[in-house]
Amino acid sequence: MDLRQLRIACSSCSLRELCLPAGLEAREMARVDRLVNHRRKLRRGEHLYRAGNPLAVLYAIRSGFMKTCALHDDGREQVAGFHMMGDLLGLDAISSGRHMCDAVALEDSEVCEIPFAYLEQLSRELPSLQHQLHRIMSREIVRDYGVMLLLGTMKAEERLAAFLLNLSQRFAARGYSATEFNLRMTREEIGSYLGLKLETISRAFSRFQQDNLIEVRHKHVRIRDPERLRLLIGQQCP
Amino acid sequence: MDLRQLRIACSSCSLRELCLPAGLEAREMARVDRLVNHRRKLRRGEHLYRAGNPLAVLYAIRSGFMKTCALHDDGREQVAGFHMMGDLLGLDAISSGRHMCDAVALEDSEVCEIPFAYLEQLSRELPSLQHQLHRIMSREIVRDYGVMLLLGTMKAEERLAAFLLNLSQRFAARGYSATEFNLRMTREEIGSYLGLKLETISRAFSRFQQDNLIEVRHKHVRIRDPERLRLLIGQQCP
DNA sequence: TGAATGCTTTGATGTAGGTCAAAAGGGGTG
DNA sequence: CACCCCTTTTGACCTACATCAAAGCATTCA
Repeated sequence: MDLRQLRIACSSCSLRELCLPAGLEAREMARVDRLVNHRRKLRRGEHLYRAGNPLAVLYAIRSGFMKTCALHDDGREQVAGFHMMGDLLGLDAISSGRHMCDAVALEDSEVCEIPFAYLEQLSRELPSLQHQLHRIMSREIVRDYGVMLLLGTMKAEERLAAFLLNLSQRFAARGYSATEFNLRMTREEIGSYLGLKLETISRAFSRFQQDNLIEVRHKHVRIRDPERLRLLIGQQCP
Repeated sequence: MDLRQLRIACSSCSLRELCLPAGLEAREMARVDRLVNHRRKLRRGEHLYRAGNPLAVLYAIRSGFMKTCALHDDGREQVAGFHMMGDLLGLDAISSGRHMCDAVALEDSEVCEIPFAYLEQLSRELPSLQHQLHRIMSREIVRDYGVMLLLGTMKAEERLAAFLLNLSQRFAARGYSATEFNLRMTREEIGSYLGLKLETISRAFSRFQQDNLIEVRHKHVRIRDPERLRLLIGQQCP
């Protein structure tokens, strides 16, 4: 095993418990190592894939931060999700063999390429890999239901609160601070994700700051009162 | 093979090309037949499962019409989807082993039960079954992106137009009329799905009727001008 | 270092859709 | 068959968020 191989082994990756091989045993992990042969670096703003591109590989985010955008024929688009280390991208392409959304790096990022055909083959041999893949796809479906709930039933400030708490929780799961982080996306991208305009996002941020729920300064956010933020979500009006 | 077995064989089911075994060869289909041992009948209003129920089986809708509802802790809920013959339900439960939404029959319905553990096992042996399962899960993810786009970027009438065209297209795919059908859900349920109030749905229906796009009488809908309906969706305002 | 550019904030005003209310159908049930 | 209840329609009014506009900051690049 040469150095290059070693460098991209899942078994020695710090994200292995968050990512595709979560829960695999050493012997299984060794086989998954061979699944991932390539990494790809992306500069901020660069597309990982675009709607229409044929599916060849899935991508596991190794570092950085990305967004996926759903698009309508008429040019409208909406941020469908923000993705960070350990997240698996490209699942939308399995149904038709072509990507159905765009994926864009919001900061310099690195992804591991997972050949999909090989993943299917290997997951036939490794039940726990198979199950993990199913869990990841199912988790994405559940996440989507959450976004629908947010877009369909919540008011502006509830949406932003939910968004911040979700980010916070995901950073925490990756060993970063749950209360202090930098936003990688613009107000406009947050707005797109939450079904709101950037001005509304900005105003909601200002209001949260006034109420001492958070401190925001440009991209930097500190959550001062996660409990009240959480409470705010339950407050569907009268 | 006794009569009971025969009765629920996928291989002789008229929905087989829409459902889980789509695209399988005869030999593979025979094995899938053994996957499905039970059917379950539901009366209108009855729950197929509720959030929190443990995952044991997935459900393929054999006949009837169902809704799934995503729910938030605070009691808010939203219709996450409407489902008809050939659709596979329960995928949300794979990630955690428990259902994350409710599924309710909107009319008397029948579903086939597919033991999930056995499905995973069999799909390890039948690559095309495995791939079809992946495609179905991916299709659900893509569908969800479409709903997000709808909820995040469209106006009321665009949403309703998109909803009607989607129903129309799905009925057509099942051999029913694309232009004339009965709605199985209430205005309130349509509203919930589309992130709108029932009054808004009602007004939009009236407006479409005035404009000769459709005829509506209670639950019965006839689409008179699908083309203009389609055009209406592209019309994001100035 | 300074100019250019792209974000963000904040204010003033407009409007799509929500809310409240009432009446009219329809369908199921005894 | 008649009653009741649930759904739907329609009108009048209200509000949360969008839109328009302008100024203030950062970051980048020359």
